Amino acid sequence: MAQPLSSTSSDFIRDIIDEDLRAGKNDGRVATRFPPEPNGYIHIGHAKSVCLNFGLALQYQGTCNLRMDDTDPVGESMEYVESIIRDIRWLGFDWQDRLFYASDYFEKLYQFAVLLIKRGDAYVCSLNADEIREYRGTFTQPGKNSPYRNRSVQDNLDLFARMRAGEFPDGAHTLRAKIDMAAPNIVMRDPILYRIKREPHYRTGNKWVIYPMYDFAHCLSDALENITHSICTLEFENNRPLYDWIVERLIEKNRPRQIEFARLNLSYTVLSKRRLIELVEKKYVAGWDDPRMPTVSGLRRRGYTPESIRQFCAAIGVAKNDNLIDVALLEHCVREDLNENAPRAMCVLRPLKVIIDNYPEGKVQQLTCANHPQRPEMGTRQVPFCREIYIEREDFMEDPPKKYNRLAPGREVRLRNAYVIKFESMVKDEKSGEITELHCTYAPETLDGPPADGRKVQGVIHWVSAEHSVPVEVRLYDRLFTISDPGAEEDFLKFLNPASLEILQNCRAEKNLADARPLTRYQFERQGYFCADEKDTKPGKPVFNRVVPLRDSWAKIAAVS
RNA sequence: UGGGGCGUCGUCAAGCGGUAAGACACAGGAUUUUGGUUCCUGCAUUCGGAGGUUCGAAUCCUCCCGCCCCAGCCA
Repeated sequence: MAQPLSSTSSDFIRDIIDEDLRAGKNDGRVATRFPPEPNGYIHIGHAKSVCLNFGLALQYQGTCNLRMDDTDPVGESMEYVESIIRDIRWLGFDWQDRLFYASDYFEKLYQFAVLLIKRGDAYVCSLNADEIREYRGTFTQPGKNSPYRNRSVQDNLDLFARMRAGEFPDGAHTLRAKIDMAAPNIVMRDPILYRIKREPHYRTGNKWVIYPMYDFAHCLSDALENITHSICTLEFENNRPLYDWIVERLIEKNRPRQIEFARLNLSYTVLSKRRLIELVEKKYVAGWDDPRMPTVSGLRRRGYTPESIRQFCAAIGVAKNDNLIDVALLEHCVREDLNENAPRAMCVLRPLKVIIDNYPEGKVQQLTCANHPQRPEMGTRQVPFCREIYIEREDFMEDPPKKYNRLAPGREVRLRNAYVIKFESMVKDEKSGEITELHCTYAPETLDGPPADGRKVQGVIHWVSAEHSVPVEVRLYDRLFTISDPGAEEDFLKFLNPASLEILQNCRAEKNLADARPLTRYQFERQGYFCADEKDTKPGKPVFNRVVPLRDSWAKIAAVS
């Protein structure tokens, strides 16, 4: 089932919006925005915000803008802008013609700053970075007024214009709001509004050498776009008084309102941009879209569906509690989607040859297999059966434990969609002792039913024809970290999971999979859900990524005994 | 330490003075040509703690405890 683009369940933000609507605020409009800084790829945490903001717009028949919050040229680039656009589209959301850039507001923001100066609410400060820090005071001690705090409006106007004109070196001056150096909230101690930074901007080039700070640019960008509810994460709660201070002075009506919610934390991974960049730059992963990454592009390449991510975001809810969501919930959401929608196929990951002695040599039978056991409308496919097949190595045990219901000496099993076979003998490599092939016999009457004498055959295993199957590469992914909360560790790289990727080169897939298109997903029966790799799948030569294994109650039983 | 925020099941999360939703996880059982799916069943006498108000408190009051955020010319 496709998941709705917005969740219908309520939360404290929807309660606030309902109240605002009831009170007749903003002419009944709801306008949100998703404001990423294009200095990295977006991840599942951003997806939570995307679903929230766009979901709200859909639910209240409002709008949600996409705005690049590009006020600090360091690290920002068009590559990131493009990835963000691609990822949000893929998630299923649409901002129509409302793609905006804070950098497009630079001139307007500059004029707002001039207005503030004229009113005596901002001044040019010539303290250097160290001095500013010293003057700021500490949590327990109030700050001191800058000696430049009382410059005349005229001087401030002149200096600010010259800052813009590039007359001063980086760091020589800043524009500061004149608020209160003794404010208990440090954010309000004459916050910096503009800094001089000679850094080419990926959009404005060398036009500007002064750039507005987040606190100044963000609230005004919201106002310029007529945003009604500016939703951000909890760490900005301290900044809300400043948001309001600026907006109250510069915006007359329909002032946007900031609301904060708790950012997502996911178990067994990291979500901070700094740490993700480190994983990429130090090559612990193959890139931003490595299937082990919690980035949207990584999840896409891994095989996650947009529906499953939306469903996940709806399931975790929105609140203000710090949280660490169990990655099992994310996995549950893809399984739910893929169980419903992914066609089934057979693929043997670690092949063991089986020769069916009583099956005629050279005979090939086309067996009809359902593409989905519960959805006949998904059709059937033909799978060839012959004398030599491959089964999974772990589906045979010479000396099986209790409750093992697969193949073993003296036992029989059902080949999925095919016959019941019985073990006859095995061949071992003399040197290594490794089992190289099995000999079995099949019961011809069991294609569509139980053995003639009605005896029960418990186990069912998957298989492929030795002759007709195709070789494929399969990549088995596991969690990137060995501990549930690596983000809490200073030295988080110590906890990287050395087994997060296992590459299997000799898998055998039914031939129908040979031409799998990139990003198509299947359930390999009895194994899990797999997705043809977006980049490495070539025509006739697919590479499959394991999205997530099937739930495995046998593994639990086997682990106990 | 000053300020801000948050504490309800292992993990999320409803609850807004009328007697603890739901989801994931976990544990049983049924059905099954995927040890999958599906279906039943169980899973907080209790809401960080202690007092108080009330016929009645997770919800109101008081005090205490714990965790998170803020001292970038990052966002």
